[in-house]
Amino acid sequence: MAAQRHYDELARQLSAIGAVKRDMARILPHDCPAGSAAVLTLLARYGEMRMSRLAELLAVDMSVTSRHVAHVADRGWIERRPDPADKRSRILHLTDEGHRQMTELGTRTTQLLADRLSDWTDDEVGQLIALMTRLRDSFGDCRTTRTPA
Amino acid sequence: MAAQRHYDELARQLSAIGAVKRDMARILPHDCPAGSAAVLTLLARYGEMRMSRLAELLAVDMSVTSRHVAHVADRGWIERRPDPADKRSRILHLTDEGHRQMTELGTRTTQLLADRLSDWTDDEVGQLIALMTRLRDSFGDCRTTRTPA
DNA sequence: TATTGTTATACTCTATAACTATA
DNA sequence: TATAGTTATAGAGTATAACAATA
Repeated sequence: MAAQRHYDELARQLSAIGAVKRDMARILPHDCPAGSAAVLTLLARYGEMRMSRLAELLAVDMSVTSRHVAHVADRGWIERRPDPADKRSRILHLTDEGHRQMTELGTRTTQLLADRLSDWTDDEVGQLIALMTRLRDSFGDCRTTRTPA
Repeated sequence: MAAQRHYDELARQLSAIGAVKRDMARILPHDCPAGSAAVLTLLARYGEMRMSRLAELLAVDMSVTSRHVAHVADRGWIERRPDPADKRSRILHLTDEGHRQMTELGTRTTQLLADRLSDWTDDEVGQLIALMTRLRDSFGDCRTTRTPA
């Protein structure tokens, strides 16, 4: 249990971290906004999956997922195959074009972070990742409203 | 210098942290969106300041700052006084109503974080804050475009 | 009836550019 | 000329609700 002062400061850091995200978004190709890049990244890492699983990993509503997926499908980076086990569902997987796009995205991201985090050790980056991961876990599945305003 | 695998993972965590921010935004009063809350929080912590300084702390463009400030000023939470030293500038400061609103925001934020982070120690929260602060420092002032897409 | 996914709509946040006023 | 701040506009991201198809 932490002090209120720490809570306020954490809230502020969360608010300000958006600037970092926007800086990273600037290096993306013009036809591949952050939402599309996130879809490609998750499919590349975890392999084919259905919409609902992707929405869970993206931590957004499935309606939002549907829009992002439509965008990357329109560009030929993924395919939506019918799920033989459930005709309501669709199985998403990267195309060859999608893999090429991922390679491009990975190169750009690595270049940017290597520049910005040049004085960070591997261990320090790992600590930050671990704490951010735990933070997300502590908040659970935030897509479902819990405390209406 | 960290490995590419860590870079990819950090990029992913930054992308997913938005769910935490949205969860926190849900507890705000209906007429006080996240942008307004950020303005009030910074003025409460650092005291009166001009627009340009606030934009720097918010880590957004001054045009965005201007909009947020207009919103909170319309509700009587802050006042914009002329700067005697520079007639182009305006000095922002919280009103009594603004202080009351801040108390309300602080209460809600603390309640939410005390619930979500009940199993975090004070030191752990401090570590996360320190690493996020350093991350922002490493990215510098991201409001100015550096690498056009 | 419940679930998977899509679409329409509305709202928040953001940056760019054009503009006014002052330094 | 340069800077502080405002406003208009456009774009990305998100959630809610209504809907269609299937379980």
